[in-house]
Amino acid sequence: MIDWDDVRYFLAVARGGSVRAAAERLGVNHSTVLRRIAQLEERLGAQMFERLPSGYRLTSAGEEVLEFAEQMEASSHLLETRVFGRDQSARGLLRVTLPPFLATHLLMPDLADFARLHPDIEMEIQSSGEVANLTNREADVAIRIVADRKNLPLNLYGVKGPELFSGVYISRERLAAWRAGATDPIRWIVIDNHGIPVWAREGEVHTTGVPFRTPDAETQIAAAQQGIGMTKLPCFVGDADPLLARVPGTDPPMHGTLWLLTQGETRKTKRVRLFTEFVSRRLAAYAPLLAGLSVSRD
Amino acid sequence: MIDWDDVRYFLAVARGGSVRAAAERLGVNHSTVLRRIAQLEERLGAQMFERLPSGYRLTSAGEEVLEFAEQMEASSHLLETRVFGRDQSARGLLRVTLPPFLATHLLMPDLADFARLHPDIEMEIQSSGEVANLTNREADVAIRIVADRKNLPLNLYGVKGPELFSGVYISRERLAAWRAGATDPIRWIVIDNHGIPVWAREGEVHTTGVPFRTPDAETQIAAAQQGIGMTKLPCFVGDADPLLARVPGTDPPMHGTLWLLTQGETRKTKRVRLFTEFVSRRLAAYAPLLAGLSVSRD
DNA sequence: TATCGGTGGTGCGAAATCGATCCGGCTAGA
DNA sequence: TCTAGCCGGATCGATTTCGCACCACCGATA
Repeated sequence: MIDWDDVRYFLAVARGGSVRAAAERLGVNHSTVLRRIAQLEERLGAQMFERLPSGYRLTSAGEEVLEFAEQMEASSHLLETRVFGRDQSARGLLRVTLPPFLATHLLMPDLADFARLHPDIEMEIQSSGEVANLTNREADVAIRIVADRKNLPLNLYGVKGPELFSGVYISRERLAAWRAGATDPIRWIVIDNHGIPVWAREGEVHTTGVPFRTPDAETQIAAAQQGIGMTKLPCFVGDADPLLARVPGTDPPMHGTLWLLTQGETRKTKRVRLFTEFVSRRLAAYAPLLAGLSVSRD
Repeated sequence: MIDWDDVRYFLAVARGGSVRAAAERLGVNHSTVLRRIAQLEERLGAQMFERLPSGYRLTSAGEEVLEFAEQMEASSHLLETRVFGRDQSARGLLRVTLPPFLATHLLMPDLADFARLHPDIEMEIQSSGEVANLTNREADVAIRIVADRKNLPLNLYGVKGPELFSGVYISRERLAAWRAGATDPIRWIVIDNHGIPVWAREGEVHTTGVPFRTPDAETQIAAAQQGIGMTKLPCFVGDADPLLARVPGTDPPMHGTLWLLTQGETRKTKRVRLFTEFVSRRLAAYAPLLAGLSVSRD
């Protein structure tokens, strides 16, 4: 009989592509992963991975097995979700995932309020940029920005929030210099993994074609503040920053709608209900800010 | 994150009804099961079992979870079956389940021959009396005695073997004593868990109503040899025993047909094919013996 | 009533597992 | 060509887990 837990390690390696990457995901030492995979292969009597210099890659046998490993994972998640959904106490863990912008520039005070209001709810904020998978129970509540509501996952339950508008921003100093006739190149600032922006239609101010790539949202803002160029930001971020101004001639385009997403079983939980109702109220209060109506056009 | 292997322990306890029964099935110490269940409940944050004086019983939460635990088990079995089915080497494990009578009194020399012929195939004979579940891959090949072919599982693949006849046997000494006019009670000898035999129609020799129960087939034969009474045995067993004779007036009734059963994925395996073909040939050669034609009526 | 077979639970020493660390190989980029 | 950063693998001591023995409890039975 195989050790079912080894299948977890198998999945992590299959996804991570290497033993070390899997070890990091699993929060264990890489030698442990090495041994568990070796044990699984021994008990199954078949090689699951090719050992390459670049890491581990699934063999054809491993690929066939992957499907069933994922079935086991799904069942395991459903199992956890079921007991979690039954748990009606206000104590326990609540995991929330939301876009970095919202976490750092808007909702963190509200999250703090909620945590103060419910000291027995252990909170975990996931705001790394990667989208957490609610169905896999990586998080209990997700706050997402959705451009087209057709893209909402069907198996999730959503509460619609206010609409979010974005604008194109540039540093005030740089804008003044441009108005004074400076010809330094103005570049688009984009976040690394988001690729070239399709929304990069230009207004009165023209940019050079070469983008400036930043790894995350904070450095994106810092780059804009330093006058490297212009970038698209949610209005509530750009408008609140005294160093930035909207680029003339660029109307705030709709960016998307905020949605509060929960998953079937966990939705019934007391702490999830408490949180979603709390955040819904706060978000509604932020509606004008999110729509970019808080400041007059510059 | 829960330890997936704990779910295996959970299932064993849910089915065994007690920690100790589960430990025996799992082949581990009962304290280990105790700790794993405690760990699972702690990580899930919910009680899975009620502690009763008679053992462990599922709570309502546990019953809800059971469904998903069984899903995990099914996926795990499919996973194992898949890699086993791919394995086309003659090396590896081959698990065979067959009725105790066949194993000890007929096929063991043939199994030994097969093992000698294929020294790289690790063999495991399961002949405990309980029927192993092929679908759950508790065995790879099953040799079964089937009275009505409608009872064959639909998801299995079967090869029909020869027919098996049984007769009613008594010790020769006892039979001679009865013929000499002895009036000692003659009892039916039955195997414990098989209950009162429905086939207990009497011939010329009459029995007392009180059965004599034995725990297994070997003690059943020994009891018959010692003259306790008469018992039903496959003809190839009873006829081969010099101490036993058929009871006059009892015709050998059909007992059933031998079937060689295999499961979808594993059937394609080289070692399974080798085994089924080998055993089929040997069984065909035994057909007269199994039909009870090897000796003349006594 | 005494006993026996079953249950869960506990403490301790042995055994298996894990984590830290070091090593050699490979690759990309300076 | 060298170096930095990956990768897997091996080693060894610390840690965890496990199995064993033992206990208390309960119910049936002699």
